[in-house]
This record gives sequence, C-alpha cells and structure tokens, in this order.
Amino acid sequence: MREDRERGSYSVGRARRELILDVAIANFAQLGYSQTSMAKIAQDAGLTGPGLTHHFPTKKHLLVAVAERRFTMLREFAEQAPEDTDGTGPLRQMVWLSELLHAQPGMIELFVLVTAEAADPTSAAHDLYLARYERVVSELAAGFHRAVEAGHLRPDLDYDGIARECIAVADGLQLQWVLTGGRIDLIGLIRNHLERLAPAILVSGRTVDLSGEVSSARR
Amino acid sequence: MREDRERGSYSVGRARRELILDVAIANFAQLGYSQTSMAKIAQDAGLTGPGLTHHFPTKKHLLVAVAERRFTMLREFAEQAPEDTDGTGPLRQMVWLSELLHAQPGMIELFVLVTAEAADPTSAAHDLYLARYERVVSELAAGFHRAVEAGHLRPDLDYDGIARECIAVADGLQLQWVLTGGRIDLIGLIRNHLERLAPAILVSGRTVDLSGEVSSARR
DNA sequence: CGTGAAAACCTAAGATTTCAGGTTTTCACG
DNA sequence: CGTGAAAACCTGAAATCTTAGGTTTTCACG
Repeated sequence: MREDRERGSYSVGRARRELILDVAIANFAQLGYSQTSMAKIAQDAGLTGPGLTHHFPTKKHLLVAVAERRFTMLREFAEQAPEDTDGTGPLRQMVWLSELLHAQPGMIELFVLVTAEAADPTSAAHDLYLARYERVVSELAAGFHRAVEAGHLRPDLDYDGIARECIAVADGLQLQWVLTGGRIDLIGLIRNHLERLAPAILVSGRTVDLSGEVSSARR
Repeated sequence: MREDRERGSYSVGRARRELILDVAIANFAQLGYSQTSMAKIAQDAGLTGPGLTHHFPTKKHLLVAVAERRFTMLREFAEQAPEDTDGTGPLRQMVWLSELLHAQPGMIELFVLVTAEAADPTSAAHDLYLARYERVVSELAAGFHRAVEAGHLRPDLDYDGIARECIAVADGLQLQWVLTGGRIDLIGLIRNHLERLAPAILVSGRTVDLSGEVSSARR
C-alpha cells in the first residue's frame, strides 16, 4: 500500500561522501593512488574499511569519483573561458584549458589512472567516461561548425575528426608531460599544433593569433 | 667463451620466465589484467604464487614485462618498415606502424595500463618507460632532421616538438580507439593529421602522398 | 510524534597480493 | 666428478581489498 518512495540518500550520507572525497583527494595527492590504503581513507573519514565500501564499493570506484569531481571543477572553470567573439574560439579555448591543467599538477596523473581504468570495457567507469569523452568531442566539433557558419572556417572538412585530433594532442602531450616530470613545454607544443592546424582549416585570407586577440586579414 | 648465458640466472629459470610470460599474455588477453590472478598464472606455469613472485616481484612487474615483450615485437616489425627513400619516410612510417597496432587489438589496452603505471614516478617502470619514450621521440626527430638535410623539410622548425606531437596524436587517438571500442577510424585520423602537418613542414613546392609513393612537385 | 523501509555503518570472514623466512636445484669451477 | 654459492622454489603469514550478513540511524509519511 505504501508508495515506492525513492529516496536516493540521506543527508548524513551525502555529507560523508563529500568528506570521503576530500580525504581521498588529499591522500592521493600526498601518497599517490596505489600507496594509499582504503583503511587509511576510511579512518581519516571517521569510519571503518567496509563502512567506506558502502559508499564506494571498490577502490577504483573511489578513484573514478575523485576524478569526476575534478572533472566537474574543470568544466566550471571552462565555462568562464574567454568569450568566443568570432567563431575561432575553440582553438583559443583549448590553449586556455591546457594552461589551467598545467596549473594543477597531480590532476593529470589522476586522469591517466582513470583513463587506464576506463579502457577496460567491463569497468563501471567505461560507459561514464566514454560518454564524457564523446561529449567533449561533439562540443568542440560544434564550436568548429559555428565557426564554419560564421564564415571563418572551410566548410568541406571533417571537424569531428579534427576535434578528436585536438583532444588526442592534448591527451598525448599531457602524458609525455607526466612521464618527463613536466620537462616539456606542454602549452607551447599544444599552441604549435593549433597554429599549424589553423591555416589548414581557416578560409583563405584569415589568420588567428592564439596568444592574444583574433584578427582578420589585413587589407 | 661460453654461450649467450645471462649472468645471474640458470637456464631453468630463463625457460620458466618465458613460459610465465606466455601464460600471462594468454590470460591477460582472455580475462583482462585485473581479472587475472597471480595464482592462476602461477598454476598455469606450474608453480606456486610466491614461486612466481621470485621471478616477478609484483603483478605490476609482470605487466611491465609483458608490455616489454610486446614492445620488442613491435620494434622488430618496425625495422622491416618500407625503406625511407627520400627523407619523408618518418611520416609514412607512422602510418605503417599505426596499421600494425590496429591489427593487434588488446595490445593497445595493455599499453594504456603500463602507461598509467609508468606515470607514477616512484614506479620501477617509470625510468624504463621514460627512456623508451624519449628514444622514440629522438629517433623520429632524427628522421625529420635527415629529411631536412636532404632538402625535403624546412630547416627552421622545432622537429623535436613536432615528433612529440606526432606521437601524442598516435597515443591520444589510440586511447579514443580503445574507449570507443574501435569505432573511430584510427588510421584515417592519423593520416589526416600528417597530411595537414606535411604542408607546414615541407619546403615549398614539395608534396607527400601518405597512401602511396612520394612525389616531387610537378614542374 | 511514531513507524518502517531504506540508508548508513559495523563485525567477521573470504580472496588476493606480497613478504619473510627456509629448502631444494642448478651449474661454474677446482 | 664433487662442491658450494647463487638461483629456483616452497610453506606460512602479514597486509590489503572485497564480500556477506546483521545492526543502528535517518527521515518521509501517516
């Protein structure tokens, strides 16, 4: 007779999960993922090991949740990005985002780990991560298409593929950045890629300055 | 002098390690890395769990060793690549290698895992993997420099950075290829990147056909 | 306010990786 | 051939992640 009320969680639990994520982020940052034990996180969050697994069934789930939160932060930052005044914004926005990532070391290492986790198709993170990835690709591609309609970019190109290439460059260089301990010029290399990409996709006569303002061809 | 006997190991041990790697590769391919237990591998290789750890101290060490073997195979294949007749070979060779990777699914997933492992600076795999990475970068860059001296490529560019970009594209797209379950045209996208890259680095008047033979500008 | 179903959390225990010894096997050298 | 030092391998157990099940707490609803 009782209606199936669907209560997802209690406020106590929600608060606890937030606390757990805080604690986990701190521990991962200090000791690294594999060196941090579930028991330690649980203790710091004021509960037992299995108590922790009630909220995050496995250590990998916790890792993904931490990355989720980071990713959300990143998105919120991204929405404050400089406005796209002329349709060539996607390129400059990428530079802007890479600078943001660069300012938060440890974050990249985290993403490398979840990426490896998500690469397993049976993983719980796989679907979520894939969806997120495809969304970024399509949003970037949509930005390119707007630029096409604004007359800035050539209309005869595969912008979905180009978006994938841009993201691949960012990911791949971030990896090298982690491996080399930050010894490569991540932002500079991303910028170089985009500066080589630009003439190939811009309609003839237009240029884009990725380090500052956008300009049309002088006349 | 005695034969090719490594110091610090007996023939029994060497044979056993080879067997372990065979067994591990088979198991990883079938069940995935995390779903495969050390005990299972040990049993298949005819010894106990701790017996296995004598040869490979941790599961990650085993993972890295498996990747090592794969990597060596890849290199041997790469050395059979089509000859670089005119200095623009590095680009075509990249396409060739990507096709090879494409033909061996499961391999990419393996590399994603070791990459994540190597991203940890305290990992035993880190130094080894970094060295290998830098070597690939410098070899690719060396190929570009030869092409410069042959008069095919412009001399005023940062070919070390360009090499890193090429490798980043390959890595990043491979990642997307794994995530999407092979639903993207990996080889096509790599080819597109190189075809856009080519006009930016070739001396004016030259072209390169990445799907076939190289040609000079018509005159 | 009670009430009860779901969430939150715990104790106990299974499973797996890894370590700490000791024992057996290999094989270069006298 | 022995022989002994190092490698190969094992038994036992610690540390950790995870599951199974039961107990307490929350809180929408009558």
